Amino acid sequence: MRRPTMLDVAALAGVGLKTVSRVVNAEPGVSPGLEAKVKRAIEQLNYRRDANASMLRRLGGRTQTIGLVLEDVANPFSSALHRAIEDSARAKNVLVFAGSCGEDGRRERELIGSFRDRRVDGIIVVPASSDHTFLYEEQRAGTALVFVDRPAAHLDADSVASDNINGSTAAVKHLLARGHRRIGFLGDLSSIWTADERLRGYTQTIAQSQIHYDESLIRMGLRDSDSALQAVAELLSLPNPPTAIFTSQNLLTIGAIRALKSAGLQQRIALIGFDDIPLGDIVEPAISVVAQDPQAIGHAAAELLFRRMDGDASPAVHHVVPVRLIARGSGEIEPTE
Amino acid sequence: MRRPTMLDVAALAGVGLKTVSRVVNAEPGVSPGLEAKVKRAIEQLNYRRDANASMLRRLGGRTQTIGLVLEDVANPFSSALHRAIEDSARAKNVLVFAGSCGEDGRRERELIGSFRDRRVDGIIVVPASSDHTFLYEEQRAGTALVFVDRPAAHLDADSVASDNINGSTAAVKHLLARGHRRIGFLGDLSSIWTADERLRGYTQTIAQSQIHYDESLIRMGLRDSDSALQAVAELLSLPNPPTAIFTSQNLLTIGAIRALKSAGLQQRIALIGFDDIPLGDIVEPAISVVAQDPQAIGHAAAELLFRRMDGDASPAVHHVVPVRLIARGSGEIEPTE
DNA sequence: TAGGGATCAGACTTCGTTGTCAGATAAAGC
DNA sequence: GCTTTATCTGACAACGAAGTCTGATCCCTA
Repeated sequence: MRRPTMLDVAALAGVGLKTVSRVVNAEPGVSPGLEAKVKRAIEQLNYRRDANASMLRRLGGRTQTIGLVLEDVANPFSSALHRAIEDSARAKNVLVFAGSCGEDGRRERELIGSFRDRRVDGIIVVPASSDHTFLYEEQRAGTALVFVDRPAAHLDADSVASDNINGSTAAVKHLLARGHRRIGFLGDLSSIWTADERLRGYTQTIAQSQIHYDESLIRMGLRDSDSALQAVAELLSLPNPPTAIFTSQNLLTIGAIRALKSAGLQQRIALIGFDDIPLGDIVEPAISVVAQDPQAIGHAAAELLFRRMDGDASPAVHHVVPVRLIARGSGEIEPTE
Repeated sequence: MRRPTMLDVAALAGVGLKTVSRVVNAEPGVSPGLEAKVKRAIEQLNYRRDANASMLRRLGGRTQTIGLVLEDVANPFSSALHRAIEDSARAKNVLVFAGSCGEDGRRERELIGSFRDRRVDGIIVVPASSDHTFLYEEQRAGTALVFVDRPAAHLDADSVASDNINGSTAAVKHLLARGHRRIGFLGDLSSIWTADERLRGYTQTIAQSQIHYDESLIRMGLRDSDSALQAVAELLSLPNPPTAIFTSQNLLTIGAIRALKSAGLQQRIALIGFDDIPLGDIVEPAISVVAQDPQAIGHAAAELLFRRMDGDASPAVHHVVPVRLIARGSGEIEPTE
């Protein structure tokens, strides 16, 4: 069964091809009588215009699609972003290609390449690679580009990110204010910009507070919840263990919760996580977090993207979205000694 | 900055248009010398073939894209499905359009319409509407179609779904075996197929077990965690309250956890949820669930879809994916009276 | 009634690419 | 040397739809 084309519609309605085109595009200059005939034929054939062919001919045609490169469509932060962007896109009648690339820069390039092939009008990237110069020509060709969660590397493009440093600082100050002097820090690969920023917030705040800076309390390079569990177990068995822990990423927070629980210390050692976790409020104790706002981030990214797509050529903007410390219990535990 | 076309490449390489096309498509019949020249020109211009134009001319051309209609890209079940499908698609070099439609049948049609316009090769739908006859022509036009989580309504198409009845039955039997005789049931809108199936599993099992069937223990039409919280509160204040609760959807499970916790009864009243919840193992008590396997469902759906896309025209298949009862604690609480 | 403007309709070209096919070139056979 | 054959190569049309433009009507006015 071949799909009907405008020519089929024209033949059935007994009019010229261009008249059908005019009706489909609601262009003026078609008499009511013909318009009705054409509409009837469209209905009868269940005709749908081929968007790809349409855009091919249109001058400066837009595909009405955007590409979205996420860390993993299934992770809560990414998918919340995705949803916010989808909602904005829907309002503009734009469809979203989504793809995951983990932290694999090669996969990121592949995905963006596929998006390019489909001539997406814009791309939103949670970047994995550390060099985005390959996007320069694409940008010049008119594709809108927005980086989320981390800025672009070596490319002048818009970005939207959480206020990592202030969030990290707030968490550490919160713990210091409750009397903690030995605060463990768990982080992802320091090659990841956000991980590094959050560590910087921690380090700066510790340095300003005149307390002893102990490098053995810092564990970086943790990629999943199991390695975080392991890291916390190690911290706890130090001769002088921390009385509080700051986990700078949600999977690490979950690992830390498990570790504290299995050591029976969840009510003794304070814990604050960066990025909220699902059900963080019904665990015992409820988990205090520095919550990001993925909806706001996604919304801001989409707005920026659409503005660029509409022709805004002003200098690149770096939007910082505030974070919010939510005290639920685990972060308010005081040191016991 | 105009995007380079094959003609630009041909001009730069000093060859004919068709020769470039041959090189790009790795067709035979190009001498090594010319091939090298063309490749150099492609590199130099950073040329990328327009996939849309390419597919337009190709006979029986495929767009190498599929559409995915989910309930909400941001919900854990949907996004796990999405990820599994993405992985399968990636292996076939196929890109995925994803969209959310809640339980809105109109939005479902809209989305599918947009997919049609882009000539996707296949569509995977978690259906919201109750009539899919509008897809009949699309199916005949050669678009592969797979329904997930619920079967298609009035359309002969493949489907993949969890074993809802057996899962529900297993949960109720698990509770009966521990001596429970009054088991509350929380469910979504009974117009939703899965909600209805799960209720059926409950009802059948209760009926077979010779215990009193009490309709006041059943609360349907619950759409979110707050209404579940409310419903549990109501059940608990009955003159003869349930000693166990079976929540047939993950948001409802979360609401029930909150309700039990705020009543201080989380260690007294048994709870089993359908569909796993994040961090279900670190709550106190850990939550027993009938876990679905979204990875397996997504994988099966994608495999079916790609088989159809490859021309398989055998009768529609209805794939049932087993579920698994995970006993973590909350479902093993025994009645106190 | 002829001329003029406004309105409609469709023929033809074009978008970037691939399918078709015929011409050109080179190697091989007598 | 001249055909035959195999190998390359590019001119041309076509995919489905929109831009351009010319011609055909119609109505109005002088």
